[in-house]
Amino acid sequence: MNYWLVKSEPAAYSWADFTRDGGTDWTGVRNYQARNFLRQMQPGDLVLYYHSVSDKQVVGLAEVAAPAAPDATAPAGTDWVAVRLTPREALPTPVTLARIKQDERLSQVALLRQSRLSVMPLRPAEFDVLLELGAG
DNA sequence: GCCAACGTTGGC
DNA sequence: GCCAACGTTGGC
Repeated sequence: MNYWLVKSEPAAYSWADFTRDGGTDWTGVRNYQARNFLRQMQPGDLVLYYHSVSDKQVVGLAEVAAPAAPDATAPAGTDWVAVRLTPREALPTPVTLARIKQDERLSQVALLRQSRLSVMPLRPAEFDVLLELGAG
């Protein structure tokens, strides 16, 4: 079991959109490092859902429902992938970026160290802390 | 609106 | 292969 965090601009595709759809293929990733993480995802892995830009907080918990497969939105001949994600639950208390920054236990998270990466792994301990903070 | 980070593109 | 220019992301 691995743990991940994905980012989305709420204006583009929000947690509300995601839950309304009952899940989605996580398409559109066009960064090699992020793609490599998508490829490592396994069904059942847990994924925190972060709203970037306008919201800047972790808002929900999702799960990998299907492993990496060719991204149908990518041009033919390219090798981008998408995974299927389904929602589990909204966090009772969204975890803000400010809160993350102030918690020593989260000082190494990729979200802080590599702000532009849109798909990233979380250490189990980091995932636990985020869920705990999100529980309120 | 600005700017830092950083990935990509293209000229050489 | 190097590197400057440029575009995008995302925090402030």
